[in-house]
Amino acid sequence: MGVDVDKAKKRQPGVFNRMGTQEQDLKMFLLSKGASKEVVASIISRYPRAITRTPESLSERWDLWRRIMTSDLEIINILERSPEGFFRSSNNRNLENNIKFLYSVGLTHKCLCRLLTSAPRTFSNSLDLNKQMIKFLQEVCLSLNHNKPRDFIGKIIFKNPFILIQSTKRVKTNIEFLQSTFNLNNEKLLVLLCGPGAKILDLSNDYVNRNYTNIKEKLFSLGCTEEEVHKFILSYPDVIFLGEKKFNDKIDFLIEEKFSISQIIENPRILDSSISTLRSRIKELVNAGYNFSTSNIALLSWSQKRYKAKLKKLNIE
DNA sequence: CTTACCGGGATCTGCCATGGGC
DNA sequence: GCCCATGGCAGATCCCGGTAAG
Repeated sequence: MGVDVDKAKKRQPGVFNRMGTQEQDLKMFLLSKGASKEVVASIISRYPRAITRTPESLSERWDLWRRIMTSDLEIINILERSPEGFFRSSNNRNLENNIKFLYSVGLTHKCLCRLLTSAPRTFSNSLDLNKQMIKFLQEVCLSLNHNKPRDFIGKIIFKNPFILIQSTKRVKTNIEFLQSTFNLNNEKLLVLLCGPGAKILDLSNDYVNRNYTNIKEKLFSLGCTEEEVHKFILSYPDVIFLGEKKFNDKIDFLIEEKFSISQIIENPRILDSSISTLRSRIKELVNAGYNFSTSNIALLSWSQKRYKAKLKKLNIE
């Protein structure tokens, strides 16, 4: 069947010691849903336990997923990416209960669709685990004096569909990090959590700390105050995503190119751009006679289309 | 018309640990 | 002692464009 047996055995040896497995059934099932042979092989190689599921159980599970997704093809695409999310559990009642539960706390169909696409594991979590996370988020919301937890939860989960596959410990620690680091009042913290800050809630706590410490030290070394650092991060929470090396490299590169640190932190979005984009744009702009010390640097992170139009204009002038 | 402000899109799996059932 | 189900972890950005503002 084209399965990488060595890899599969290493992954889940128990599956290969069982008396009966149903790889042919699984294959027929997936082919009938529109998967290619290669996809079937890849799924079994990466998640061998899939071959222990019965056709009835698979079919029922598929139909439950189809309550959320509108086509088989969408599901195949998810399985190809992440077979584990579908096959790790055969508890279809639990799946059904999760779907009901997630609707019952106010999530929209669109949101469930997003969850299933982005974080299919959510639906294989035990109902209890999902309940714990939702309860935790409700408590956070209420503790911040916001009396519409359904809205809060809908927003935060839509912004970050990975939250439900994180441990509450991880999400809690990250929320506490934001709270204690930036001294925000309830309202500001709420806006941050269900807005630009939602994205960083699923980052590993260690990673958040390391990156934050690195950003702080790097900016201190360039003469920034703590206040400036905080303002910078709050205006651009995505910066926490940047690993130490990448952040430092970008800053070093910009400093070498004679940008001032205040210029950089006042235009944080230029850090959105990759170093290679920054490099090529700076070169092109300098060639076109653009003076960064007197002109705005925001165009370094404009979309390609807008940037090109601007460059063309500069070259004509 | 150009630029500022801001949010969205793609994406996030694959492995290990643990405790229960047999 | 085996397998299973499930919890939890580490990992590590860049780009696009709608709409408001000027």
